[in-house]
Amino acid sequence: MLKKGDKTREFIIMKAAELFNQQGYFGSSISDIMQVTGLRKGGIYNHFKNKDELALAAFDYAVQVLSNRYAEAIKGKTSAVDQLISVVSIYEDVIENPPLTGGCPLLNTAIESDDTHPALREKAQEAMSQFLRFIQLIIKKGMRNGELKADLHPESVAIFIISAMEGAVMTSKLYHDSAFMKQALYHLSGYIKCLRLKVD
Amino acid sequence: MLKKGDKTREFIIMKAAELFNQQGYFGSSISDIMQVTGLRKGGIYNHFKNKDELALAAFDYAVQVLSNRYAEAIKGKTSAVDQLISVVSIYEDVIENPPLTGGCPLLNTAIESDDTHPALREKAQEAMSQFLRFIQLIIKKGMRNGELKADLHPESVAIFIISAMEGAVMTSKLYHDSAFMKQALYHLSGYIKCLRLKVD
DNA sequence: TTAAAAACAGACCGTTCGGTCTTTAAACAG
DNA sequence: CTGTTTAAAGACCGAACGGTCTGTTTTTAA
Repeated sequence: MLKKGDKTREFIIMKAAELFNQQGYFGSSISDIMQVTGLRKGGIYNHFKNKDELALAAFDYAVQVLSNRYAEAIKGKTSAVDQLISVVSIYEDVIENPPLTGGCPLLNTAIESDDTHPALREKAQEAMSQFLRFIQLIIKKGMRNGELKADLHPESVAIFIISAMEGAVMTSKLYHDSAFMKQALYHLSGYIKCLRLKVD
Repeated sequence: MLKKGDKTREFIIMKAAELFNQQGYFGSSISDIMQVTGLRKGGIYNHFKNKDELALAAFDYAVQVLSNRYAEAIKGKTSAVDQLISVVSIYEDVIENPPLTGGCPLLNTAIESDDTHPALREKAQEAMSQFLRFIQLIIKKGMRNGELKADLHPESVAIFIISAMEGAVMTSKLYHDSAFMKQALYHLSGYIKCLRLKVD
């Protein structure tokens, strides 16, 4: 059975992940984390040796949450086009109902860490590479079974799809309005459909 | 003639804009600003009543730098397609030669401020709206003179183009590698060419 | 040239930061 | 039930934070 301490640790990670995802690493203080967890300093530092260790664990958790959502999104869909559209549509209601409060942790962490926090940046890189491979696999599968054009460059298509999606998350969050995301998704879906060998 | 104080003020803004664009608002302390400007506390607070006022002024400056680059990018280009490609290509060498050190201030500020700094967020919104209108104008002009398809929705096309571009900046910055940007730009350029009424 | 004004330096302030440590309370294994 | 281990509280620390203020130097206009 799970010990109490382990549950507390997970609870802190969950709450911290949301906080970091909203306010960023430098924008979130230990006091803030104390507040959202309801714990005092001793309770937090009993589980993490410093703020960095908590931040890295929180990012790992956030990535895990997203991975699950991605896996779930393609479940049941057979065609590559449907799978790709399902994945990018995860953020369709990014304002009202995001996978994780605060938007996309990959986007947020990438922006904040790239010039300031090497350890966090490395983690963000790994997560992004994982995400890119995930999209590439769908594309390659679609190419093999004749659904998608044979002359596609899976890597660069994946980069484009993810870039467009993440950029749209940023725009929607800036205006606190999912309409931006939806309009971008409309065009992105159109682009994805154009990857097909033949239009139905 | 320009007074000395005004030149110093502009100098502080320039340096601070670069710093904020790299490390963010919360990631940059007054001490950091003292270091990059070579000024002491009194020298800085003589021109700005607090960190916020400096940050807002710095963002305005950053937006001005970008606006000039946008205006310059479309100069000489006549077709809408060429103009759009020129504008999105401003970040082609985002790692080696960015318009502003630290990447795109609109992207960076949007991400950092959306859940933390209302005043900055409002400024980012205005700048984004300005940028969106700029792209829309190019599209509308292209539609009017028959270059672009007549059934386009200029607003949502603009949103998509900017989203894809900004997302690509994020990805490239994350890996410190302009190759990501270039691959995304290749696809984005392809998309933009598809807005044409007839393919040459 | 000189007096007023502006620019800057640097000491100083209260607060908050991340982090430590000792003490107390709760959970767990025998 | 009990002894031991673990979890959490909370006082405490030095450093860094944003910001103020006074004194000194440099510009600037008369």
